[in-house]
Amino acid sequence: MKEADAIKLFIGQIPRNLEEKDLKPIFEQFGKIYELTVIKDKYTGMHKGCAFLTYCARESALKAQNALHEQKTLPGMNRPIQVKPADSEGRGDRKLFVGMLGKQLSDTDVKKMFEPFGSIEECTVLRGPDGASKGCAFVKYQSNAEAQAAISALHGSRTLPGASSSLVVKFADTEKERGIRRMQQVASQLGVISPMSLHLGAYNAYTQALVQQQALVAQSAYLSPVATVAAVQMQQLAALNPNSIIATPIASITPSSGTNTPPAIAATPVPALPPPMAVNSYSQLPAPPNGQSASETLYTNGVHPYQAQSPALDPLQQAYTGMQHYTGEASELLKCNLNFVDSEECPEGCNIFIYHLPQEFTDSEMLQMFLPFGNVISAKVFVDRATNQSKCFGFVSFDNPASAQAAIQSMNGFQIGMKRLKVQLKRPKDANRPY
DNA sequence: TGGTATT
Repeated sequence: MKEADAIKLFIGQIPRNLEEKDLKPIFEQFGKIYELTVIKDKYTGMHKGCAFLTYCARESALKAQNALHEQKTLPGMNRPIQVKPADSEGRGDRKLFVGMLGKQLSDTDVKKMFEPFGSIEECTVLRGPDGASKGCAFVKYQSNAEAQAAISALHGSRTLPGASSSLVVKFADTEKERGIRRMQQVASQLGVISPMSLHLGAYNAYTQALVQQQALVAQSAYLSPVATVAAVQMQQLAALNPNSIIATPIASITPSSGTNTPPAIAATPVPALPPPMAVNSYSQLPAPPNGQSASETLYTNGVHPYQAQSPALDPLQQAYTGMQHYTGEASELLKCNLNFVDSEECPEGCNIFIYHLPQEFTDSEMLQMFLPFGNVISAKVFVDRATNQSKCFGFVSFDNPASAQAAIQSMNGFQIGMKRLKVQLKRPKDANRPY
């Protein structure tokens, strides 16, 4: 009755007054119809404005799709008709993401590895702008079954030379998942952190260390645009995150008027934290619609102010919308910092090694701790891949050696709990003696 | 004493 390779089509943008008998003539001109069903609501029986259509012949389906899809608009509709294979017809996922490849592997090498499991339509090793392999690839098979076979046979099957863990073979992200991944990346870049994760005990001592540092900066403030940049950065960070460790030193260096008298930091007691809104107005951050501080909004999962207005958005998207709304400035700030990186270099003398970090410190907390000393290019806490636990050390890179030195001066030996931070220049790659 | 990556 129908061919084995027949395709079920989804028909969209159908006026709700058209039933099967009305639609049949439209589609019959491309071939004999095997089945045509208007899609109705399961409970109310209401016409949903779309249908499934299967021709006896595959060829008829292709002709209909070609002739009709997006080509004409049925009476009463404001968008053109949709004629395309139904989701259920997809040959399924056939594209794989392959991770933990050795960085020296070429497209051809990867193809050879995956060929035994099916016909490969496409095979690309991902590379950075400089052409260096990112150690991962996309492999597209002709069918889902082949892709599945490759996963079964290869995932975790071996550890390639130069890879830190066994081969990863999984279905590539869908469009939707890519969006989510992007959001997560933005979120982590912005350093959305919990103020509760900071130690109260560390707070005052750290504040003092920063105040000392800022006193040094202030002495040369009138000659040094760098100091101004640092101060502006801290204000922005504080505006986003008034409860964070950054807030107090900001307050201490923020001049109370536009006079050109340098703030007398060393002689001034550390003032109380300003109310969040005062900080916000300083940096011109828009006030959230419900009167919460920006940071409260950021830290509040599921109580997002936009939730009531846009119930259709998924929570992640809501969070993302909120973040974009309130953190545009921080985002610009980070972009600005990253622009300092001359694409490949991380000059010696700019990178510091930090040991004895509190176990719970993350990248963003370490970033915040070192932001006052200059333009931070990157901040990375080392994490055990197996346990996901911090190894209590990390790296911070600045855009100039003076900032690195300032950070070392202020933070080496800095006490947190029972431990003292060890802050030194990062050892160059080729030096392998421990001290 | 560094880099687990999604066209």
